[in-house]
Amino acid sequence: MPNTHTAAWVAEFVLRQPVEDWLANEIFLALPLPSPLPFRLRRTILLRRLTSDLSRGSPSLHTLHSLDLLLDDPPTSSSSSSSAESMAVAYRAVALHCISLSFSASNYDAFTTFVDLLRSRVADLELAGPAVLAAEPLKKLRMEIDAAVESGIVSGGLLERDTSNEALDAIRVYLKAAMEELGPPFLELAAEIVARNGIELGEPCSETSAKSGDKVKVSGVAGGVGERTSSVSVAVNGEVVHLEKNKQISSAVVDHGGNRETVLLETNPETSSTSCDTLDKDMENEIARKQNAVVHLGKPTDKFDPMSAPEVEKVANALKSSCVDLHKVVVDPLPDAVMKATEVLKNRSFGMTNDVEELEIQRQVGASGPVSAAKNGSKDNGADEIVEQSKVGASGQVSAVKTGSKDNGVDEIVEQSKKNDALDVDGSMQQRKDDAVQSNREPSVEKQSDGIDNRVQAAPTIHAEMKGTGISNTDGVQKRSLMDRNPTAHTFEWGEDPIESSSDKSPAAEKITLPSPKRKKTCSPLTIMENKKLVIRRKRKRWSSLEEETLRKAVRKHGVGNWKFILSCFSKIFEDRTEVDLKDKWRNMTRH
DNA sequence: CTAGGGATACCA
DNA sequence: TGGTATCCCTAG
Repeated sequence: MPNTHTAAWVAEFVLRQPVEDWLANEIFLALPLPSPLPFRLRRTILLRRLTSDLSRGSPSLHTLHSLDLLLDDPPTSSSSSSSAESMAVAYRAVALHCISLSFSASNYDAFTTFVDLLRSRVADLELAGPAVLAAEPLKKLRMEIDAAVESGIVSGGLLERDTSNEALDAIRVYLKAAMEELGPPFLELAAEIVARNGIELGEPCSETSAKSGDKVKVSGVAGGVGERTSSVSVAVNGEVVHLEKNKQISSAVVDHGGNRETVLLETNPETSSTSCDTLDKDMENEIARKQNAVVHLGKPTDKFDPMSAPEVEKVANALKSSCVDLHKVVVDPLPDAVMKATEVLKNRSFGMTNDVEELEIQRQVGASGPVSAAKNGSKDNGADEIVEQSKVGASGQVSAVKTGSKDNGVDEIVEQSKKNDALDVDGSMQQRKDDAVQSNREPSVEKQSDGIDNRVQAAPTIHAEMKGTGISNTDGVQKRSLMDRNPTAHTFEWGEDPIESSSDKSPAAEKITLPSPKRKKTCSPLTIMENKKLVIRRKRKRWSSLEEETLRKAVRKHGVGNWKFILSCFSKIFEDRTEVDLKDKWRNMTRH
């Protein structure tokens, strides 16, 4: 049985490495992570998202969302005022950039709605006070937003400013402070301790530093002769890690302010393999050989340099060649995403319309995270999905949900104005039916089974969202069999709008709005029953000859049945198709 | 995730 | 109006 805490350490370590997003995403999704995510990992994920946005040079609503989630994390004892200040500054800069983008977009309603939501969020943040973060930048931001709301325009020469670069600079500053505050990954830290202290019991106390610039204090508690335990405590910039060792089990307690995490390290060579089954076998042997439960995957030290070990070299080479092989068959979506993002920025649309930002609006009881954004319909690098598919677990008090194809502007702004609305939103936004059932049992754990290839598809998402509205026919009442299909079921296509009529040419999906808690409460049971019968049917789209030919070739190459894989390989060509579509089409093609 | 049955849209 | 293509739903 995998050790979820070990997986969390590995995930944290991987996310801190300069590996490509898709690779980090794959590794992340493959790990059996604990739920809820440990504080450090959650923060690491969000910082990684910011880093990714930074590297793409395109601050977006997605960036704002990341910062928003970070704001919801409780301050740790190691939180520095400079970090809080830079976070607020970054938040303001990114928010202003988003305002500028949204104002430049043709959709004026979207602009005002966005600004309204943002103002509400900033007001909330201000109420949280300086204990959470420096209030001054937010105060300024609120005033700027107020000015925009009152006048209906963006003041202060915002449109003339290079808000994008301002935002990027601010993010850069914040990331530096946040990374310093976070300290090195746990694995690096633990490995450093082991490397310096050895794993022998009874070693004297020592003080060292895991990384230049980090304040690391290590104290060892020696067990007496015949005793089985020893412990090591490490303080990294206010976060305390206690490593305790006995014959078979070492425990580690990570203490970051009010959040205390206890984890176990199996240190016995005989048992270590069971706790590290996500690691390569060769590595395990190395671990066993050194009677060490902690693998130092980071920078080599003078005492312990596993990177020079032939076994590790072998693993590294294998990984490298595997990556090359993977690149041969999988198109890296990152360049495409960057191109599209640039294009969107040029068009000054509301922004971020070409990123895939699949949002899981998840709430943990008592938390709040009012500004959230989700967009579907295109491609992105894996970093986005890392968080959205995982259990960052922050909340969405106000959610801006974007769905639809790449040409859409702001498709939808959904407002959830009550914090205690969590149960209505939780687990209902993105999951298909089965997942939704699962998420009801375990609201904080929502992870899709595939990673970067799990391209967001508008239809399932909308389905899921409709579930959130109580419009889905699969919510609650399950049909017993195919024969039980309700003859009164109503279907409509994109372009129709059963919810509100409008001459707007935008897809119906754009107008799907999650009900406010009040509205939901006023729904009569009859209305809910009727709504459950509604089914959105995608607009019928004929297969092009290119699609057909691609499908033929793909099936020849990869075989029948690997629809998901084929779809991921040719996601560009099979745009708006699902793996089921591929299967159906193949069935149809082979029928005649 | 995939297979397969059924529902529905489209077209001649 | 019937055949076909596409989409949806559910079981395993």
